[in-house]
Amino acid sequence: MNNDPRISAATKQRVQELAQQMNYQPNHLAAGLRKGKSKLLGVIVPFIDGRFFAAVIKGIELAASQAGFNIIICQSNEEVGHERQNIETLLSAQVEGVLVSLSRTTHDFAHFEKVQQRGIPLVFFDRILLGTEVNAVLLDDYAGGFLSTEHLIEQGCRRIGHFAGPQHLGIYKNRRQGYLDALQKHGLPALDNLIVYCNTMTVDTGRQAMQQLLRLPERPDAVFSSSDAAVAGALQVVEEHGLQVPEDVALTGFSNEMFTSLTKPMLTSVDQRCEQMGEAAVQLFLQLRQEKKGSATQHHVVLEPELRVRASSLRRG
Amino acid sequence: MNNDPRISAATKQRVQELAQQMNYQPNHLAAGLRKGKSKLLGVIVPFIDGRFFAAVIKGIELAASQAGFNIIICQSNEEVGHERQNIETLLSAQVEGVLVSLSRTTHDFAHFEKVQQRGIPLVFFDRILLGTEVNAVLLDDYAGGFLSTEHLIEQGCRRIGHFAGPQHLGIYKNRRQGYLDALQKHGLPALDNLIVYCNTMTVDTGRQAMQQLLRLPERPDAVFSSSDAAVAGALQVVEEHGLQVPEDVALTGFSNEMFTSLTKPMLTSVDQRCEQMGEAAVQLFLQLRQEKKGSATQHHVVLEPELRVRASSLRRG
DNA sequence: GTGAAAGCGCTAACAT
DNA sequence: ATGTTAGCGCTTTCAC
Repeated sequence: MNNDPRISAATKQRVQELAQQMNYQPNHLAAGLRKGKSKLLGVIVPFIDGRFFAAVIKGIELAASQAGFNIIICQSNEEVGHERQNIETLLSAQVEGVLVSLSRTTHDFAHFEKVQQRGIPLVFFDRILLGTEVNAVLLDDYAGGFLSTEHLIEQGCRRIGHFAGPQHLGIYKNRRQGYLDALQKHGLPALDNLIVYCNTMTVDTGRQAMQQLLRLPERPDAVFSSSDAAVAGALQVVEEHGLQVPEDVALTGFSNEMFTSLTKPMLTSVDQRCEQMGEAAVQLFLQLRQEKKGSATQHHVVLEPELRVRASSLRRG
Repeated sequence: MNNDPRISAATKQRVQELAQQMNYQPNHLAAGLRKGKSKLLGVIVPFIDGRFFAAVIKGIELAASQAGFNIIICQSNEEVGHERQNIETLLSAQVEGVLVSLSRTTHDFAHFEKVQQRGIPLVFFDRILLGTEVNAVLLDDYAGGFLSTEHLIEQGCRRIGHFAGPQHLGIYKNRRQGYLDALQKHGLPALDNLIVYCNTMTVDTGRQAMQQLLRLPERPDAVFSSSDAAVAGALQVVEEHGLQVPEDVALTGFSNEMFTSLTKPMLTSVDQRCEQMGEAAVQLFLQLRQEKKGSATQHHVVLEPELRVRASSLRRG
């Protein structure tokens, strides 16, 4: 009889002692079975290493444990198949909610409908399928792209290149759109050959992309990259060509990775507020759990990014 | 009746179909309750962001899911108090095993005895309390320190400094001992003022430590740092003093962080085989679960580190 | 105030 | 070859 206000303090005392003696340990699973609750929260990420998702998970774990939830983490390894299996795993673990960041290869929504059918709150974060109506916590990637590009324009850059990621993912599409709109706002032309589409955003693809841009008859005087790793590669290539950063080519990246302060010059980047994203996702889950009836409403939480200006883009001052 | 070999295929078929129709979902928790199993594996790490633990967890998740286990992750945030609470959480989640990397502030073993008393396999990884007999997966940090230092000696360095971490943690103590023994093997004196003890291993403490070493009447011609972040700070300071890396001061770090390939010059470092460590920890857990009776035996799995030589320590060739 | 009983969804052992 | 039953450890309800 758990903490019943009717019970006398004396009896409680006696029970407590006995329990201690017998080394008793409550079984939450059994409790959960009875109440139909598990206090388990499922999380699916494409991968867990890498700063972004690790930091988001840190935020999730923090907020979840405050609300008395434990988290179960699964990785999709960027494969839809895995993702589908993760869903099964989580459902049979009786999670009370699912937080997902989509794999790169996910193009349809079918496996998530099962979750919704069972009335389990489903919250997406960061990566979301375009054209679906879901509850989600997102970074305003558009603003990130816009801010970054406008900053470069303010620094006097006029031929600004862009490393774009896979366009079926909203995040990359929005970063690119922010870039385009900033150019337009300032009356600069958007030139197709200044945009390089990369499948993966690694140091190596950044190197290749930069080489491609430097081969142009008129080379760019700046690059806004959708990823920090790629811009780090670009930095290497620029210097290998005997050019200076930021004087000849100014650079900005995305994610505010730890290493952006370790390169020379340090890299300007967009901070994604990873931990807040994790916390916000949990908050949204808790909120959905309360409502539960009016599932018609669709919630979007949008976090504002912050431009961290460092030497790689600073031409004046 | 689950996959009973006695049942006819036809009936199975019929049941399957009906189940599908009713949208049936097995409840693992209930099954677990009955069988006294939860297929849950608890993991406690000091923190989850940062490459090392993220990568180990990746390894754990991989191996665990192959064995049909889900993992529950908790963070101690480097505080014993949290760690104690994490243990409670995991026990009441009915985990079948616990994998732990100790918090920096853990000095006693009491809260783990509870786990052992309940007969739940307990595996430590990377961070272990000195002087305790436990099952553990460890990196041979001693070998890492030795290899690193000997490499610097082979490069012609004679006054080799060391950034040492908190010595109550075996990992840092062993790295330092490897350093000392390598010096001795090659007939070099171990000078107290060349060892800087750092509480935390950050870029900033690395900067301070390097400043301290450069203030010495005879400055070192190399530094072996117990951390990559600290050696990145050291690199900055060396160059700020107008000295060259590796010509004037050669540098090596520890962890083989991603950014070691992004600095200029690139940083030599010791690879910790993070993912293997995670996998090995799960293997050890599975093994312990089989034995269960002869819990007297104590297992240690030791992984060998690998020196990744890069420009920051290469004086010849 | 306190104890007894029913049942959450499943599996194991037993009876048909 | 199939149906039935008794719990796993807890909470909730209801009777004492």
